[in-house]
Amino acid sequence: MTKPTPDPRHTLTLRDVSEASGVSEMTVSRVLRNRGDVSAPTREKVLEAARALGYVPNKIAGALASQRVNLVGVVIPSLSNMVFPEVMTGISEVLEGTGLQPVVGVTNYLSDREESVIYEMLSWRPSGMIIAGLEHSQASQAMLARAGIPIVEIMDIDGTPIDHAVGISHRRAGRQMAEAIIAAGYRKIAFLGTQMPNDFRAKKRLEGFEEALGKAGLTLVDREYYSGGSALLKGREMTAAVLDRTPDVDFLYYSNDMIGAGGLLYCLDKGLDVPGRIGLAGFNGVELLDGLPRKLATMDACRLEIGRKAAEIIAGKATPGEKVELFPTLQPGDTIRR
Amino acid sequence: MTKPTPDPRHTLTLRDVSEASGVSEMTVSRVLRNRGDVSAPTREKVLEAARALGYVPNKIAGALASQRVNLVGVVIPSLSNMVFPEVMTGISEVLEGTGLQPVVGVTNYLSDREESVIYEMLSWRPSGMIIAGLEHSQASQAMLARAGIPIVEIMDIDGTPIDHAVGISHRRAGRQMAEAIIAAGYRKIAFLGTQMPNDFRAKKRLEGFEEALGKAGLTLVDREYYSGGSALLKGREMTAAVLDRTPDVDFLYYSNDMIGAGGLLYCLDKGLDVPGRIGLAGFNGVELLDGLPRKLATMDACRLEIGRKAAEIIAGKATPGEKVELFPTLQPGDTIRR
DNA sequence: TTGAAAGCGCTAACAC
DNA sequence: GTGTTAGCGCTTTCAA
Repeated sequence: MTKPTPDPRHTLTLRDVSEASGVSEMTVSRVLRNRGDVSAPTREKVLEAARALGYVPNKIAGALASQRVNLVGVVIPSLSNMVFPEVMTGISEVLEGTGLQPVVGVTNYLSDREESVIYEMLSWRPSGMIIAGLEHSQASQAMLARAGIPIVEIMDIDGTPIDHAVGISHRRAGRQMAEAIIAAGYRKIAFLGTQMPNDFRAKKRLEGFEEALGKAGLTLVDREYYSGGSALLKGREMTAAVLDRTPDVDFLYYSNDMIGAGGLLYCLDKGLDVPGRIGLAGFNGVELLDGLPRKLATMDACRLEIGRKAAEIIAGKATPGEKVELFPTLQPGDTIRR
Repeated sequence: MTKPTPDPRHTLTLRDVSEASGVSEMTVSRVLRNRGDVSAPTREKVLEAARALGYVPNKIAGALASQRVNLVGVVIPSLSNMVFPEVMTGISEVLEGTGLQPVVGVTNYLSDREESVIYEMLSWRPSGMIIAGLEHSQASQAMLARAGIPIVEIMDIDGTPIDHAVGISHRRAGRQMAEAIIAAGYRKIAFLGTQMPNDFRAKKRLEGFEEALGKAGLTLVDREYYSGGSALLKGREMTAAVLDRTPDVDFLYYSNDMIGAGGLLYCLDKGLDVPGRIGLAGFNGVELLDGLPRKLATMDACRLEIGRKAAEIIAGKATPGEKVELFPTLQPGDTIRR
């Protein structure tokens, strides 16, 4: 029983490439990173050897030695609604050419989870962090502040950022929508939203909304919350509940477009005159709405642009002030009287 | 001009905690990882010092020293359709308790991008990789095969996996749907799908579908492809085009539920008798369908379960054969005659 | 243009 | 229970 040749699945190191090519580890390293001057023949030899062996560099060792990690942590509450994937698209677009790579962590709107995701990410010493929202536990804030890397809090600017913030004012967005609704002559307005104690942005929109109602001497005539399940279906159910409980309601303000779309489908099913008898509006400006029988009023949350701007800050392509405010546009669609 | 105290933002190391607590680095390390026996008082001292300083361990160094990385690479084509977020949910669920963390990479259905995402991920020496699909470039396959870690290819089992595969047979799914449609009496059947040369699974479904049609002596009476844009809207447009071009078509088979939903809304708008005059079916079983005025026929792609099983294999909680086949169920909904 | 030495911050393995 | 030593696989720095 002879000892077989060493395990061919042994993970390759620079040394293996060095031996195979007859070039020092240092020079191999230089070739693989396109650094410094290496003669063309040497370069060829190295590349050839690396390819033949199937060498994949060990970034862990590289990062430790160089104190440089080409990772950007992105911490978001959820991937399953349509908003964050689009933010991610903007981030990826900009990071594409920079050699930086986004790494996503999902918190499910849980502060505890956010804290551990941040901790976990920081322990990989990323080059920057992009985090949804301005509300974080004290521990989270402290960690981020101490990290010594650019931190960009996205989506929201109603508050004080740790480092940078890129987003919209949700309070103002709520106010604007309320003003448009009131201007269109609606008076008996209900709110339908998610039961998410930690969705601070939805909360701020509602605050702004109610504030504007108050200025016009109005208050919400009804409100309905849900959690979990198919948003479209929930939108239907909630709408049914509100119409049942408050038959004279004349406007339904939804905290997001998906439940709004469900509500719209329900109203159309019931043969209600939209937007004459009843108006509807959502929030986010999701592309789904384009395929609906009628276009739901909404407000674009500037998701793509937020992702882009945040990534630019991390990549050092922008030297912004502390806050970058974007301004969503109201899209009246077909569900608000003109 | 005196030199100020050393930068307080200097990144903390074990040594700092060691000095602050008067305990050796090694013991500090043990406490922070809950390894080995450490006396309660020592443990307290260390924890206290770490907390006070705001120490975040450096996983790069840890990983290099221990040759252990608690990361699982997940490579998927897209985040913006509803299917992969749900797979991710399944993965996260299972990985939760294991100390393993998923890291997501998106390929946009591009083989080149897939290759570089895989390379990038492998260079971090993850504990395992989960990858959508069975079709990869030769270079990708070689890298994965050499990596010496568990590789799980998900979604599809029609082919030969590198290591493990968890998924459904899309060919069979297509066949099954065709059989159900034919059994319901439809004969003039059209296909509407995405123009994605690299969506091999959609391609396989269509192959299975056409094969079953062929067995019944039928062929597709029309086909329509799209790319980009709002799927719901595209579904409408494509449906309009097909109905216009082939007025006597009596069934529309969509490559995914979103365009199917758009088509359904279009048919209902036009007052077509669904499923009498015309039937429709999609694929995926997305939860969105529950909110539609009529429920679209579809087939559940077992997304959550695929994610779970794949993660279990990586986490060593399952000792599966090479392939784990799941069986999607046909959900006839309200758009196929009974 | 190339190579040698030192060390990044941590942990395995072993001593005490 | 706790400490010491020796690296992990690279890159930085400096010498040749």
